[in-house]
Amino acid sequence: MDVEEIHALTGRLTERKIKRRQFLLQEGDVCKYFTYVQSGCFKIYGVDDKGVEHNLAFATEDDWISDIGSLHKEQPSKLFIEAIEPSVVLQISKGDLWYLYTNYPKFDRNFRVIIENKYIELQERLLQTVSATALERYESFINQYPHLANRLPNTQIASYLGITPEFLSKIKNERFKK
Amino acid sequence: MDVEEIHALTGRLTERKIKRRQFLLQEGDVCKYFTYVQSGCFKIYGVDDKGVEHNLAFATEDDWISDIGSLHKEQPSKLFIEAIEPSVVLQISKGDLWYLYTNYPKFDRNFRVIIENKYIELQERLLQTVSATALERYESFINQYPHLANRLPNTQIASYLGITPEFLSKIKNERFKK
DNA sequence: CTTAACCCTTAAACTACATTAAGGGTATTT
DNA sequence: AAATACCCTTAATGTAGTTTAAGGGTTAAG
Repeated sequence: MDVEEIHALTGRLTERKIKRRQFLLQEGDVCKYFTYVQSGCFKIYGVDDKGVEHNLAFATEDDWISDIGSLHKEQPSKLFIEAIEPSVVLQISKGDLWYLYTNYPKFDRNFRVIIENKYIELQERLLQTVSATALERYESFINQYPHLANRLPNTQIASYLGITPEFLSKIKNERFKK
Repeated sequence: MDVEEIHALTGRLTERKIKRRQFLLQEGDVCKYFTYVQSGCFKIYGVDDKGVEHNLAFATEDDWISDIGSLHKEQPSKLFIEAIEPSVVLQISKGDLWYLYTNYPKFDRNFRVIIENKYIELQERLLQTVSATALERYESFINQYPHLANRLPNTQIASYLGITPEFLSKIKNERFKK
């Protein structure tokens, strides 16, 4: 991106400080922003009929997070985006994002690439989820997010892996013995 | 899209007839095309260490299919794309797609939207996979793809749902009794 | 016509993971 | 400083889904 585009972008980003456990998005709300995480950590998750949370993804420094479906179609979201740590974010509204898309073709390109990368990430995760055991999923979580393994509480990791904290505890124990 | 863009696109699409069980992509190959399905049906799947296939998605008439990650990064794919039925497709190469992106801004927009919709679909599927039982997943498969439920062999549906054909058979039986 | 290659179903034995319960540790709030 | 809310672990019991095996049906190939 050139100086001009960077200027156009930064002028439309709003900085917000977010406390631990504060929400960027709650189920039922329409997602209004595309959010850049400058510091801190967020989880995006759904809650099933039994009230259990299921983490779809985490976002830390220099990552983007949003419910793209809700933002795009202006429909109520089924997801929550919540800060796991005190965080600082930069947000751009849908309107401003559309303005950039229209007036600076490079943005279309750049945001298409961001979404493509998110898509690739999600596809690999889905493949893992359906084809690997809990232990294998835990191993590849550690490989993919080495910094997160120590930074997050195990309850959050278990929710991401699709298992209970109890079973994660057991897996870690058996893994350590070897 | 205007007449001009449609013309630019159609001139770069190549028609191919594909037999049942023929591959558009095999594991290890770099994905070269973005493929539009004009008629027929494809599955995109990965194979685990035990040789078991796991269907990530199906694509029928008027849908697009590709391994976007492999196409984009020019890396060997981990996936197979295989015809379940005799099919006719229109394919555009990466080079031509890039040409369209560069010279017709509307394509960037249109393909961003296609990918966004694929992303949304995938995210809902992941949420389902981690938070719903096999029966619930089967029910929503039927709601989402009513035409596919009768069109596909149960082995393929089971692979999509992440269960064995034996267990799918059991579920269907119990569901029918009620 | 015959054989082979799939495909569907049922049922018994098995396993990966969930549930429940309990005890102790460590932050965060009051 | 105390109280409360989280968080981690272990262990017994329970269950959703797998594995293995077997029989029969239907389609494709020699």
